[in-house]
Amino acid sequence: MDEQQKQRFLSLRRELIRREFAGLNERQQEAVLCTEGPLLLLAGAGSGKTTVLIHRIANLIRFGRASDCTEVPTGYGFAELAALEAAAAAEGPMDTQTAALCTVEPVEPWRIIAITFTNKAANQLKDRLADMLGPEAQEIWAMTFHAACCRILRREIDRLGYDLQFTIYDTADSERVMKEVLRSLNYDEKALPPRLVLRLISQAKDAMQFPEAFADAAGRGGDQRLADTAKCYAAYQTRLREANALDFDDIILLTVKLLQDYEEVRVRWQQRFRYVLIDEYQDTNHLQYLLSALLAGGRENICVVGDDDQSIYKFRGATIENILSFEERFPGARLIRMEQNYRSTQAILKAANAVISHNRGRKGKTLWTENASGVPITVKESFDENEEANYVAGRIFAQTPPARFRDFAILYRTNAQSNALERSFKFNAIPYRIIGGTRFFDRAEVKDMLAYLCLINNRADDLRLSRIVNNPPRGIGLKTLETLRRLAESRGLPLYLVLADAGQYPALERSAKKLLDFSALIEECAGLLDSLPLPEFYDAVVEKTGYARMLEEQDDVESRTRLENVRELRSSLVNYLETHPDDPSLHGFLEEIALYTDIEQYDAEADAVVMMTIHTAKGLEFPHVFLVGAEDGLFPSLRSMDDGAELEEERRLCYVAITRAKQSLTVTHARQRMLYGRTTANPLSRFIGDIPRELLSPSSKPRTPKPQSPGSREGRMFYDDLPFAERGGWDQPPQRRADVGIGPYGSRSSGAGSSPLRPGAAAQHKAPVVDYRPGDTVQHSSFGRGMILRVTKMGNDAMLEIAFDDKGTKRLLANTASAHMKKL
DNA sequence: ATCATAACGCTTTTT
DNA sequence: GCGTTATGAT
Repeated sequence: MDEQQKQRFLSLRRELIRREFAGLNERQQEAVLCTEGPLLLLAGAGSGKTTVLIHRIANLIRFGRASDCTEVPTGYGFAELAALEAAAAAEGPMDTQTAALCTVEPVEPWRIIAITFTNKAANQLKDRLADMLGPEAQEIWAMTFHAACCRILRREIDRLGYDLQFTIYDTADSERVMKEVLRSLNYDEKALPPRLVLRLISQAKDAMQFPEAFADAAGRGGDQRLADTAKCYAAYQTRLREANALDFDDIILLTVKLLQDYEEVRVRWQQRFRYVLIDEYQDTNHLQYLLSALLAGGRENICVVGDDDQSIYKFRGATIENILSFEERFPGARLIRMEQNYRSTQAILKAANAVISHNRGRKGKTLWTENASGVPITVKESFDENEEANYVAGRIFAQTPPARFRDFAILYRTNAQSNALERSFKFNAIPYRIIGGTRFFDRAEVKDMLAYLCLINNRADDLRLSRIVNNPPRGIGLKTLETLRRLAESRGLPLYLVLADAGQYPALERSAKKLLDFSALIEECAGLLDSLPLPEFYDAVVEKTGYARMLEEQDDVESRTRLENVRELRSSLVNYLETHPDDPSLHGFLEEIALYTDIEQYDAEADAVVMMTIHTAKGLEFPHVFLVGAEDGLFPSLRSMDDGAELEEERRLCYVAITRAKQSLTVTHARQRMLYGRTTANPLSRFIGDIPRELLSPSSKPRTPKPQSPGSREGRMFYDDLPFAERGGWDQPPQRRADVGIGPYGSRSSGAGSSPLRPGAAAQHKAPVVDYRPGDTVQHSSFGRGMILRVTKMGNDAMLEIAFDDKGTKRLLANTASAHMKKL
């Protein structure tokens, strides 16, 4: 082929590949076809970033680097060119021969690593890849930073003197270790709070500063607190190493260290991965940047996707610098902006753009959409958080039907705000789910059972041993434990070895029997591990340890829930076995748990309103969004208001909140609210003041713009402070139902106090839990006979939808209703 | 060893 | 205002 033919061949090839991605817009296609070298993808909210990631991987696997290379394979001539010309002229999907001509070095799936931040994102990626590519997708390393590093460490960490079967400590574990360290070094926990020390250590690790270097630096600085921290850092690392444990930071840090210091390791992994993709790049910290760069080293086929405007995790070490300086760190990097939004209405996007435009230090990006302009944004003032919650409940009722409950999301700045909402929703029998808060694996009883399993798995795990050695009570108290610690430390042995050999130590004479009983228990359980399948083994542990008996004996609602949770842990075991037939080991399960701390949303399909913090909502979208608590002092939080950088982070958080909404956005704020036990009054959030007033619904128009207060920006708005009822109530009045009150406190106009409007609602916690299923027939004292249509789980309670023979269909809460109702 | 009461302290969150 | 933890009394 001559030069002209070559060029023709190349452009035809690229065009044909491009056609395979015809469903994407031009920018998205560009990102998909751009396979070689560093690529920075600035993907605005709702711009189809995951879609692009998936298609980009598909392109790599199907066509290799053909779409982004300027070579024509040797031996190609006129025949091949003619074949492409013919294919280009034809319609329809590409045939196999054409595909072969359009392929250069197709990538094996296992040579691609796509890193995300959360398991949720990783799973989403895996699922969508499997949909598109079939079983091949399994081979792609689509996982979190920590999961990827763990897989590497399981092969390599012995070089650093750790056992390949290391344990992972979560944040709570780390905190306990640090408390012990502080105690053993005789530091006062108030003068040197464990959390602070851990934060400093985390920062040191992010900077790859090991204890020695940290001590050197602290010594030079002459800061006593830093010098103390250095001692704690060293002691903390020693303890972790002796327990053969890694904290979350270590997982990344040690992987980076291995890749940096051991050429063999570096070469192995660099050769393995031909393409590196990083999602949510704006959330990476320095260590994660190093890791990404190391993995991509040599080829530098690194594609990072992110949105500087959605960086909301600076408080835990993420540095937006990684995005802002990507092009300097990777010379020759290409930059593609994806600014077309497919999610939201114009009104919502304009509001989001207006809010975020006040930030400096942005890459600069303006979202646009071809979607309709949509309904205006509503800003609603309420008297307090209860009225606010009732307003939201009323609005949701007013729109149901046609909207489903699951089309609504309520977003707030702090988890504590869910309380008022929860009360109101329970009262009004609106099904809801609260995401976040205390997680399943953070519950004490679950951690206790896991501690037993960890100890069985690794007898050197002093931390887990001390958690459960006297739980349930076995007469092994603090003093005995202290003696154990002393002995273990002086001999350089794990606690368990001293305990299991208690007869040898005169100091333990009195408690020797109890200690030996405990070690016999652990050994007995461990013995069952080989003979029983994991779930049955777990049952045995629950029984033999006496944990179940302890909970059964207490026999109150609280311990019944705890027992349920202990049993629920068994289902995660079963679930693990189903998903990992290749590794049905206890060890494999514990590792999965350590990194995958959020239980699968078991009822994700349920038709329920969802409530969560704005942080948790990142990456999600909902037809209707309520942003509640939009007040200065809460959002932005008080602590961020006097710091420019922190205020910018809060503003990005606001941007994230607004851009979650597809069709409608309602912002609420309260004139007064209970905050940390004090009633506080705060003005409307300054962020909401940045939204141009023409985007707002008439009912949210300001009365009179007041004079500027010092320091406030122009365009700031103030809203009238007429009582709620005199302003026309709800924008759309809720359909009041005979059996449904409007809130636990009533509306203010009714003057009701805390007495509920619905009979039985107050006795909720005393009501027995009855198991209801769809299809059950029930007899209700007021509503008569009915059949259960639907059961929606809501925490410990459940929402029942019951078709009564005479009174129509009603929604009732199971715990409340069971007092007035029996199964037939 | 275990239970009771006082004191603290507190965004956001993933791994 | 609430939940967790530290300390003292039984």
